[in-house]
Amino acid sequence: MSMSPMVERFVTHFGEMGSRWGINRTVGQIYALIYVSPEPIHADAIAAALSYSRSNVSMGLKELQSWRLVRLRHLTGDRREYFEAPDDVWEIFRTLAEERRRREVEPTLSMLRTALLETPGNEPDRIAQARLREMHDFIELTTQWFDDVQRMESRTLAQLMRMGSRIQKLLEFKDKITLLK
Amino acid sequence: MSMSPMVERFVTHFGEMGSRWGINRTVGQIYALIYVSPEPIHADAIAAALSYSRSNVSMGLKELQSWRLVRLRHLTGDRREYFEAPDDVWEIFRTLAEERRRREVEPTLSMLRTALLETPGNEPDRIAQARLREMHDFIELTTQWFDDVQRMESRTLAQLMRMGSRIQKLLEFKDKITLLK
DNA sequence: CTGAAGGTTTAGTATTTTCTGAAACTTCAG
DNA sequence: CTGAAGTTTCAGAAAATACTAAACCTTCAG
Repeated sequence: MSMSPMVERFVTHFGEMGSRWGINRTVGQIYALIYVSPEPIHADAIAAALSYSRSNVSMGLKELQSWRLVRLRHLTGDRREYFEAPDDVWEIFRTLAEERRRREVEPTLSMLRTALLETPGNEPDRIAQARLREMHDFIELTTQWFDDVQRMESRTLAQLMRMGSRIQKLLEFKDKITLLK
Repeated sequence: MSMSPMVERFVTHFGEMGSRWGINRTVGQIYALIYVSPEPIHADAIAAALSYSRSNVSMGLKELQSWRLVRLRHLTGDRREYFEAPDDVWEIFRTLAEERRRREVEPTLSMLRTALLETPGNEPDRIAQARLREMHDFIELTTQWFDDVQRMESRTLAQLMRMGSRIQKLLEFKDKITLLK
């Protein structure tokens, strides 16, 4: 399989970006390719398109599956494994956020909680702990918020976003109403 | 300078996390150390605390300055350069978001825009382009939203977050009002 | 059964990234 | 000026990561 110049540019760029986000280039490229494929695609086709070894592609696909960014499909009458990517960008974003949360945010919170349980033995440590508390509270608030928001429909979310800072007006309005009661 | 066990655990963890986010371990650790320091700290102290070479610390500090996560200060009567980190977690988050936007989001948007201007020559490319458009629109919407929200006060933002999904009720309420008009 | 097709694991190689020590540069006190 | 204190740059060493080929599984058609 050969990629059109447009797809190739996208794939290359995505690979670059991947490496800035702690995802390796190959994995980023594989994902990009699957994402723009009109049909589910199998590992050999990916290897051919990107000129990577079959084993490298296999490892990349495992990685993408572990991130739930890519789904395995079987086509009738074909023993090969085909892959496709969910196409709802909101869903993709959610998945990514959930996984990052599980892998990175939760361990961080738990480390911070442990640190907050200790009794600092001196002034510098007391100050350090206060800093950790700020970070802890911030992360806890944002993840809690994200949890909540995540349960909203994609379209509600989109509506909310399109409102942008006009939401502030709505908040002020709400405060007024609440005050009246 | 020696680190307390609490600080050491924090620093180590932050280093690990850094590498998952495309920031190298050293840089992550340097930042963590500055973040919890009660006083501005100079490069030699950092090198000593983390057992890294002076030159490595120097490069790490340059990197952190380029991300605007760390500020250079001069203490009177001392020629050395001291560093400190802004302590408002909201501000830190904003800075991080702005920099990532400048470095990663903008180049991605511009690549996508270019791709969207082309006229796809065949069906697969037409479909691929539609996918790119979805991604483009999503990124544009979220960054635009972020821009808006960024201008809100930290406390308004915190209020909004604490509301969580109850915001949905408020939106529905708003829609009802609008309908009545 | 058998072997071909597909997928995974592994062990070693290649590449990239990180890190260091030494040299070079800069600033400033004397 | 000079040299001491501080910082940066750079070239190579060390470490980490990515990548491949080959061996190894597993499944299934014949």
